[in-house]
Amino acid sequence: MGRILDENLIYEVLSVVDEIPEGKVATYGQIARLIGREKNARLVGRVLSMAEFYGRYPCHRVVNHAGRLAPGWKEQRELLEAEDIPMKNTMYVNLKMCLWDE
DNA sequence: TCGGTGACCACTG
DNA sequence: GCAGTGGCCACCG
Repeated sequence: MGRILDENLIYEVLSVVDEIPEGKVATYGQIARLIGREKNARLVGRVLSMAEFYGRYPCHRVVNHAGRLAPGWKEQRELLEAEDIPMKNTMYVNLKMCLWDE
């Protein structure tokens, strides 16, 4: 069958993203670890890029390991600021202040 | 079948 | 902090 991505992977990633509390952010690697695919953070990003097709999830609360926002997604910064997430500048969040500890 | 690319990360120096 | 290297998986030409 025309498998675009592993359905199970999509489900696991999105259910973890759904657990990120408001005012916190998570990293791709962190999510990868939580679903048992520690070395596969890249696929997490891939899933999130298509997350809108699978429902409404707070994928704006996911940034890379340096705190940088997703390239080519303008909306993300405004969504984060709406939750009072501290920013270092327009492209980076302050991970020290708002990293989801789990 | 291969090489390049990508919302990435860990390790080493 | 930065640069280099290697690893992972899916997609495209």
